[in-house]
Amino acid sequence: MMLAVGTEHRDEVRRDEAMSGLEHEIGRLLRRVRRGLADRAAQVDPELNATAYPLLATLAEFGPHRAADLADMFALDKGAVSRVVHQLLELDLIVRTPDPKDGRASILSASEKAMKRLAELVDSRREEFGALLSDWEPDELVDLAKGLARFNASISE
Amino acid sequence: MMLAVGTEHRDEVRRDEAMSGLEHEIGRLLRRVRRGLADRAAQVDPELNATAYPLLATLAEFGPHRAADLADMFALDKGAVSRVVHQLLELDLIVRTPDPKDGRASILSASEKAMKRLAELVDSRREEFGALLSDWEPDELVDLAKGLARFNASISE
DNA sequence: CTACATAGTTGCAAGATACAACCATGACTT
DNA sequence: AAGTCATGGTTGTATCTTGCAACTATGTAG
Repeated sequence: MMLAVGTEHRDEVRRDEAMSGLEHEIGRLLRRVRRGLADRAAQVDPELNATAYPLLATLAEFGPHRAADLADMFALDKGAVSRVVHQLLELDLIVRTPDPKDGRASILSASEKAMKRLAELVDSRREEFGALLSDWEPDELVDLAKGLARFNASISE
Repeated sequence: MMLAVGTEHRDEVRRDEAMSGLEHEIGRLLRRVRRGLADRAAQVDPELNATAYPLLATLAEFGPHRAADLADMFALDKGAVSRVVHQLLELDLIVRTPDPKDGRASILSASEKAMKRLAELVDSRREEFGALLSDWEPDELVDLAKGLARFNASISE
């Protein structure tokens, strides 16, 4: 019993340490990635900002969504999304069609142009990261992505 | 031989997919975390912004640095750092002493007050995340932190 | 001694976001 | 069917943060 309590306490401590470490690594990641994200956005189109890129990439990767969905996914204000959407429309990177099931909503999807641009980016991305991540096994990358996905899911309520 | 080539190609594809997935998760994380970061900054002091927190935390965790170092670490403009530093000085969260080796520079360190506040934050952090991450084993958290640490190391040159 | 680089500050402009007010549509109640 | 409330989306506004550039002061190299 004494031992059980001790074990639980150690677990608590380990949890705290792990969370603390996680926080630190996330902080580092955040800083590093911000610039890369902005660069990538600029590669799609020079006028695109760092926020617009993940948004567009989501549409390209997971198919059409409504603006409200995007706002929810990215924990972004409706207004902010609205403006980004207009920017993307202006650049012909997304297409907007009325939602047949809801007169208020529109369905947003990545345009052909966007798909092409994004596909081209895969190459530059591979080049960019390939070297840096050369000592990673694909499985290890997958595991990290999975871990992050689960983490994201956990902290999104 | 044919088989070997096929295997390699599959690996390449998996790498690309993994990197793409990783990128997406990182994007999500970025958006999600920013708010939490701002909250945490506010917990240290209501006037602090989301940028100031990681900066202060770095000083607390890794010891004194010069402003230019911080600008470099965070890929932030000199001016932006300068303003955050002044904000932190105003709030008595950091201490500035002249660099004995360079008359132009100052050494910044976290103040006692900051250390205390940050320590207190560990508790609120535990409360905040504890519930959300309750279904994570400590080991799993550790693994994710490790994975991120390795990833950060890889992409930091 | 002169030229050039670096640390840091500040003015300025641009960009992004949150908040709130607003309109149109839909859902639900009675 | 009318009325009420919720939801999708747009836009105006205020604020905040940042990058750029100019400037001062100090250090370094030829």
